[in-house]
Amino acid sequence: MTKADSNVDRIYEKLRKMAAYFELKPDARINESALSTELGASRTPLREALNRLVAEGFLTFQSGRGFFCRPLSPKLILDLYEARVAIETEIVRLVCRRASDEELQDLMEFLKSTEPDYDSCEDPMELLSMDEAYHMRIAALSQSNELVRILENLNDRVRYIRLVDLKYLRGKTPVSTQEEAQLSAHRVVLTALINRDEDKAVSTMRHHIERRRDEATEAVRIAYSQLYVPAD
Amino acid sequence: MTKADSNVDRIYEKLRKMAAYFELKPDARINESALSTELGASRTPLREALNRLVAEGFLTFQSGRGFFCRPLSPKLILDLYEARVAIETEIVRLVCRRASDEELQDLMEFLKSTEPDYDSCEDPMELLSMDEAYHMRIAALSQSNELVRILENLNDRVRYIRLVDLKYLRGKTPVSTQEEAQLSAHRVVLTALINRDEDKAVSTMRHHIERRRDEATEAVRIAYSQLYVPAD
DNA sequence: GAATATGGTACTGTATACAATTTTGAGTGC
DNA sequence: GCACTCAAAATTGTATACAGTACCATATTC
Repeated sequence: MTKADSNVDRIYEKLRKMAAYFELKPDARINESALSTELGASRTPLREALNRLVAEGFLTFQSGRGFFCRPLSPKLILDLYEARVAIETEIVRLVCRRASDEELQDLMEFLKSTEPDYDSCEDPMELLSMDEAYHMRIAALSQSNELVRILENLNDRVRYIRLVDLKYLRGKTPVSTQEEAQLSAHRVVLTALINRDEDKAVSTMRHHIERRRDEATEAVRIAYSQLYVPAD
Repeated sequence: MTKADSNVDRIYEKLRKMAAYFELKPDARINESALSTELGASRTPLREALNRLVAEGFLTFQSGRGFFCRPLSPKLILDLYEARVAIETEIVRLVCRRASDEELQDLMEFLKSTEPDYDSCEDPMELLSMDEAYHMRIAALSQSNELVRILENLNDRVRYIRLVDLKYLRGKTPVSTQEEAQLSAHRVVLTALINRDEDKAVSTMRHHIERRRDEATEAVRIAYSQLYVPAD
C-alpha cells in the first residue's frame, strides 16, 4: 500500500523519510543536481517529488532559490502537537459514537497482546512504531478518512522529535514505569470508549498528548544538539 | 501574499481554483498537453503544480495513467466537515485561552461592521467569502499556524459545496432570517469568548458547523446536477 | 454476434539542453 | 580591515524530445 510502483513515488517515499528524520538539516538548501544523481534519477521526477513534499509541509520553496528543508523550531513542534490534540480528540469522540463493541474489544485484545513487547522493547524507534500503530488503529475506527490522513501527516512531521523525546527525556525514568504510564493512558482511553464514556475518553486522550507536548521544547533543543554533532 | 511570483505558482493557483470549483469534473482524467497549452506553459511546470495539488487532496494520481480530478461524494464531504469541526473547536479553545480582550473586541467591531453587508448581500459567493474571512480571523487568534494551515486547506476543498448549500438549500428560507441565524452563531461564539466561557464557545462552534454538515449530502446531490447540466 | 487479437494513436514518464537567475569570490578602492 | 563591484561559476526554471505505456478502434476468429 505504501509501496511505490512508479519512480517519482519511490523518490518521494525516500525523500519523505530523509526529511522526517532531518537527514536533510533544518533550513539547508537542497541541491537538485546532487540529490538527483544520489537518488539515481533526473531532476524532473525529483522536482515533482519535492513539490509534493512542499505541499505536505516537509520542505519549503522559494522562487528562484529552490527547495529548502523545513525549519525546526519549538513553536512549530508545539503547533504540530496542538494539531494532533485537535485531531485525536475528535477521533476519539467519533470512535465512541461509531465503533462497535466488537471492534473495541478487538482493539483491547491488540493492546493486551502488545503489552509484553512494550515491556521488553528497548529500541525507541520500535516503541514509537507500536505507539503510532495503536493510535492509527483507533483513528481507523473513526471512519473518517480525512482525520486519518491529517493525523498521518502530523505524525510523520513530528516523529523525529517524539523519537528524541523517547530516547533522551523519558529515558531518564526507568523504561518499565515510563511505558506503564503510556500503556495505562492507552488502556484508560480504550476502557472509557468501551464504557461509552465520551468525556473521559476525550479528556484522557487530550492529556496524554499534551503531556508530551510540554516536553517538546526541551526535545527540540536536544534534537538540535544531536543533528549538529558528529554521530554518536 | 497569495500573489504568485513564479510561473509554477501561477499555474498552481489557477489550477487550485479550477479544482476547487470543479471546473475539472469529478474523476475526470486530466490531459496534460491540452492543459499546458491552455495555461500557456509546458508540461514540466504544469506537472509540478499538479503534484502539489495531489498532496493537498485536490487531485489524485495513478501511476502510468496520469492525474485525475478529485472525486465528489457525500462521504468525502462529510469527512471534510468533520475535520473542520475538529480543527475549529480546538481553535476556539485556544483562542479562549490566548487572545487578549483587545483582540476579541477588535473582532467584535469587525463583526458588527460587516453585519450590514451580510444583510444587503445577495451574492452567495460574497457571503461565503465574508464567512470564511471571519472564521480565518478567529483562527489567526489561536496563534497556531498549523491549525490555520489545515483549516485553509479544508475550506478550499469544501468551498464549492458550501456555495451550493448557500445558493440552493438555504436560499429556501428568506435571506434575512437565514443570515440572522448565521450571524447570531458568530456573535454567540464571540460573546462566549469574551466572557471566557470556553465550553459554550466550543459547543456553539461545533453545532454551527455540524448544522451545515447535515445538509451536505443533499448539497452534493445538487452539486452533481449543477455540474452535469448545461450552464444555467 | 461476442470475444479476443492487433495495430495505430495518444498520452505519460523522464532525460537533457539551454536560458535565466542567483551565488560566490576575487579584485579594487577607501 | 571593510565594503563594494563585477564577472565567473553554479544552480534553478522551463521547453522539448523521445521512449515506453495505456487506450481505442478495427479486424479477425470462433
